[in-house]
Amino acid sequence: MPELPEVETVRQGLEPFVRGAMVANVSVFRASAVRLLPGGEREFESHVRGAVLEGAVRRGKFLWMPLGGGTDYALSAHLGMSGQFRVHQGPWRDAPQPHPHCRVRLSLEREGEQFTLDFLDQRTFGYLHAEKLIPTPDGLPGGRGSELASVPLSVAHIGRDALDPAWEAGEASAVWRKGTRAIKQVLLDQTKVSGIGNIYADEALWHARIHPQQPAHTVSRPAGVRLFKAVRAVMESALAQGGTSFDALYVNVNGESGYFARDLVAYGRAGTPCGRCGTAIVRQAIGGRSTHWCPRCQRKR
DNA sequence: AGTAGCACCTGATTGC
DNA sequence: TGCAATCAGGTGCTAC
Repeated sequence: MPELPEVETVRQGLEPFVRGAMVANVSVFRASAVRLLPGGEREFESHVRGAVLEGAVRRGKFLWMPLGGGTDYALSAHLGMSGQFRVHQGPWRDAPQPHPHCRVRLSLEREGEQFTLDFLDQRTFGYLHAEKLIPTPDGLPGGRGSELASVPLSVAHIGRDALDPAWEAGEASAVWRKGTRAIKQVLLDQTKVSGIGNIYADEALWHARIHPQQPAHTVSRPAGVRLFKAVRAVMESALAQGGTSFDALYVNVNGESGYFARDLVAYGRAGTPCGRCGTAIVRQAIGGRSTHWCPRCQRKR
């Protein structure tokens, strides 16, 4: 469930804790949490132990913390479906017993002050990674939270962030209005635009009054611009409320839920009246993902 | 090149 | 009551 607003909430929560903090110890409780590294947990630990975290950066749903000390590496993370970072302040010896879903625990230290950062992930689609930072091809900053024009290797193919302030509506929507796929599938394609997941795709399409199944290349230019603006508005509003929480699977670094679920108008509302016209919201799989829309307000052209 | 489909994994929910 | 099947989520890989 973590999409852009949730991941950004986590990034903002992480930032003040990790900036300038040294990783004194690393415990990997589940090796597959670092599965993208050929050297496994040993490789992960060798890069991360002793390193100083320089901040928290995000592009789309990808997070990373550049490692200081003249290296060009970062501790990168993807929350997958259920990943969480949780901070415990205070001496390491007072940290709670790791939760059963805790995959990795980092013991951090800054100016003599100790705290603990846990990576939890019930469904294990998420991961932590230690990887090289490479220059962005366009020379623009790699993500929110840093002016550095670099991204981790695994983020190199990821498209621009949906809330990238330097991305204009015409330019973005031109990228989306291509191909034969349903427009919803394009919104979910992280190489075309990053940060949109199943929830906010449905919400944005409802606000823009576009049928999720409409082939991308048939979306008009004004509709494309409308969609871009809807994506921004929905995500900014969700971010302001700390994201969307249905259950305990998404919480911030302090374990608190977000409040945007009560503002959802399409996602998860099958059978309930559309907030604009009263017609029942329908639900059907598109590209294998459950999709919700108003059959009256959102017509295929 | 662009698109489609499946594997990855766990826990909650539904169906028999 | 118990067990099995289904579903949900995002991404990366393979195959067309």
